[in-house]
Amino acid sequence: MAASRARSELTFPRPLTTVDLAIFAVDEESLQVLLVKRSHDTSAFADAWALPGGFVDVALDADLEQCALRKLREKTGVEAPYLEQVGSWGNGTRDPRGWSATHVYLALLGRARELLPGGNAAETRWFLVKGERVSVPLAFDHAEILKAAVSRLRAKVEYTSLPAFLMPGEFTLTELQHTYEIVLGRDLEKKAFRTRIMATDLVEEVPGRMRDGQGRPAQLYRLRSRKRPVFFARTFSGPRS
Amino acid sequence: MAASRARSELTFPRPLTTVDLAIFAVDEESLQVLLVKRSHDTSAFADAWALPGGFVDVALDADLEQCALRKLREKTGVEAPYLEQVGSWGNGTRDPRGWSATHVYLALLGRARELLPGGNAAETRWFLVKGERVSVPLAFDHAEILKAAVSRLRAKVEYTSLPAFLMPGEFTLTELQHTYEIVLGRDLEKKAFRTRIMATDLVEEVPGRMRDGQGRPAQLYRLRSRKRPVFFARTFSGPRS
DNA sequence: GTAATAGTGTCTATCAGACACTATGGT
DNA sequence: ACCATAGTGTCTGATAGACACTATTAC
Repeated sequence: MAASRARSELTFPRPLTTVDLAIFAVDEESLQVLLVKRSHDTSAFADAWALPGGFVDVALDADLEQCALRKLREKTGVEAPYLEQVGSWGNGTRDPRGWSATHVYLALLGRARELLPGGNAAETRWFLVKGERVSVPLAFDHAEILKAAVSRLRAKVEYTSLPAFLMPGEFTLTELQHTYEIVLGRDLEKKAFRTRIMATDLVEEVPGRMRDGQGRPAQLYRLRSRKRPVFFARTFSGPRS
Repeated sequence: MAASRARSELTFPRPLTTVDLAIFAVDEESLQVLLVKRSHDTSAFADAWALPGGFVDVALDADLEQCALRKLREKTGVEAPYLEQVGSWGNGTRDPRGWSATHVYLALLGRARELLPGGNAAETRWFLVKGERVSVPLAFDHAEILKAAVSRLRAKVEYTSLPAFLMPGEFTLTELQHTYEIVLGRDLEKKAFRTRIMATDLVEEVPGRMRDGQGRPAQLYRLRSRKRPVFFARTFSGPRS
């Protein structure tokens, strides 16, 4: 007992500790996730596509979230997106280098296109999310992790304003609805959607700013808060059968 | 670049890795959480109360959830309660022994009283949860972690059947409602509650089994599944103002 | 019978779905 | 004028809240 306690204090073998990110954005038509190609000269899953992430650096990272923000900055240059922890995955087999645990964060970006490459040498690319997967095999257990992150996002879209964090600075209500529809994978009814959004204080008009297009110009809105989502009392039930 | 990658592979300093549990039960009147008193001869928070948990043992634990189940078994003897990951907390200051990350699980037990001591030498006790805290100071950042676990539980109670996992094998609908009320901290309306529960397939009658009391005997029910909660389309809105 | 608790009938308020309608720009 | 898209009016249906009512036991 005392021996095992002494052993557990500091000499216990320590798992590898990493942080991984599921970074999402939308384009006109679909949900996308940012992946990086792993280096050619690594001992684990060389050349495979993976969620961006890596080891916690105990010298650099004050805490797990700071570590996630650092990795996000390195990959995208973005400073303060919506960031939420999804959970952690740890076992003895997910990494060939040893027992490892990863802390997974979900990030939502407002503009996919502008952010891309950054000076970082690693190959980085947006992949379309189909169902809960991408078209390439992923390193480690990242396919499972991506599936969980997409599920979390889809589940919360039903009763929160998460898709609002996928919008650029100014947007119309129709554009916001379209983003909801892309993430949910089904259509929503216009009037119900607008009533619901306007019943919260999620967005505010940008006075005088309109989006011109083929028809009547549309009022532009902006988010009141870039950090906290709004929760609805009901889910979107969707069109009736 | 190549140097830093080589360094990151296996020689990187590794954080301490632990799993902690917020184990909940209800008695007649209140929500309770199981705490353990830390050993007198440890270098971190000796003699303080803490959430049960400890280091991942890479030789014993196939994965994080197995580790949580092992610790739960050691503290309570319970094999298969409701178990859900709450998230992870990691930083350089939460443990005086070094940069550490803990993976936190929430467990719901059906019968508080029967389970208690077990052969384990460590002092173990149920504490009443008041608001989001207990009456004693907690080791590490466990006060913050407990707060998050209670918040998670309360939030999910609004739109899921989680409190059902706090019930014993057989129970009446009034008892289930009472458990909801204990966790939520407010009263619910009887008819609305029953309509809602019966609209799902959460519970089934135990044929012929009744609870006798001071008034009319009540039908006993049991859960259809001990693993998966049911999700409701709306939250409990509670009595109107 | 009364007290106590289980369980139901039914009205109302709220809000999402449906969908037709009006509003306002471009061409 | 006509098209396209923005945005609204309003009816219906589902369901939670309120609350009075009935049902079944012990005493």
